[in-house]
Amino acid sequence: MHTHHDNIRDILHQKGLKSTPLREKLILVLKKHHGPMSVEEIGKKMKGIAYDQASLFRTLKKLSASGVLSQINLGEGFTRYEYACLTHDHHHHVMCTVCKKIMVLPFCIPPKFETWLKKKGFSEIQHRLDFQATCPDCN
Amino acid sequence: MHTHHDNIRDILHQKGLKSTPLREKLILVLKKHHGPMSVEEIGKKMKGIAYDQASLFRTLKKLSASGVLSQINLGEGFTRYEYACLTHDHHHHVMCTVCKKIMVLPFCIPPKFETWLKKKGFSEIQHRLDFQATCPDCN
DNA sequence: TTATAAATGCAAGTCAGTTGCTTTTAGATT
DNA sequence: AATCTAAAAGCAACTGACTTGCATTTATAA
Repeated sequence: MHTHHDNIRDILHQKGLKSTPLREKLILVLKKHHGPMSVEEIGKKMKGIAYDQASLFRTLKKLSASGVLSQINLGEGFTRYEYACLTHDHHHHVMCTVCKKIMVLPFCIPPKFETWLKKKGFSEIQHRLDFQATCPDCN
Repeated sequence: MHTHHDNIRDILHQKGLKSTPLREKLILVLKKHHGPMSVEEIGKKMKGIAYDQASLFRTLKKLSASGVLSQINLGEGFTRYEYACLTHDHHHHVMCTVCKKIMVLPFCIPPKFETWLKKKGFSEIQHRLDFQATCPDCN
């Protein structure tokens, strides 16, 4: 029996997902790391647990589908994953074109953009905004 | 000798690129199609010309590097290409999540976003903005 | 303590390109 | 017009990021 402070299991059970070592470890890794991680980066943090790549991808997909993680595409040719359960808020990123560091931005597009699209007859509107720049440290 | 109205050759020569059947055909195809095309879509329009996939990818890359085309990433897992020579203007897209039709948008993010980043010490700032929505036709 | 649906492991496959190397060609130079 | 040469194209094999099919294991409900 696990106690109340074992909250990763709780997160999974709340979403109706089974709690498994792989899932728990993945959430732990992504919770610790602030910002979106590539599968490669995740892999490097998975020490102490054996995993198969198919299971890893399947698990990341499933956890994203249930809202525990969110998938981030920064146009690099692969998907990044971010822990989403606590940071529910919609946000955008800047990636440094030199050192590849990713930072979160505190602003979002003006609501008038969505209004404009709605007026034209669009619905279920989502957007993606991200910046590429040379960061302060690389200047 | 070619005359003044053979402008695809001129575009290539102006950029210091050799004029070849593959390049001419590619530019023609992308000039005709308004909006960003996937390599698959381009391939379907390449009838009447034999081409190799490595050459196709290399050519698209080179034409993009020289500014004849521009590469568009809409988070689909592959790159799209757009004819850029005449539509120099920076713009954004909406893609219908149902029919996958892509439309160009007449607005861009507020300049204050870039100002904010500059103040934080960022330089060489680029951005990417695109929308996913159900389009008027699919509603 | 089962039973079972779901998760994992393993191997092979796919998709979107890329790379290395050889051959061909555009276009500059005789 | 013939020749030269760097650049482009062709061909085959390779890579990275996943995905799929299927057999095995396991978390949890009964």
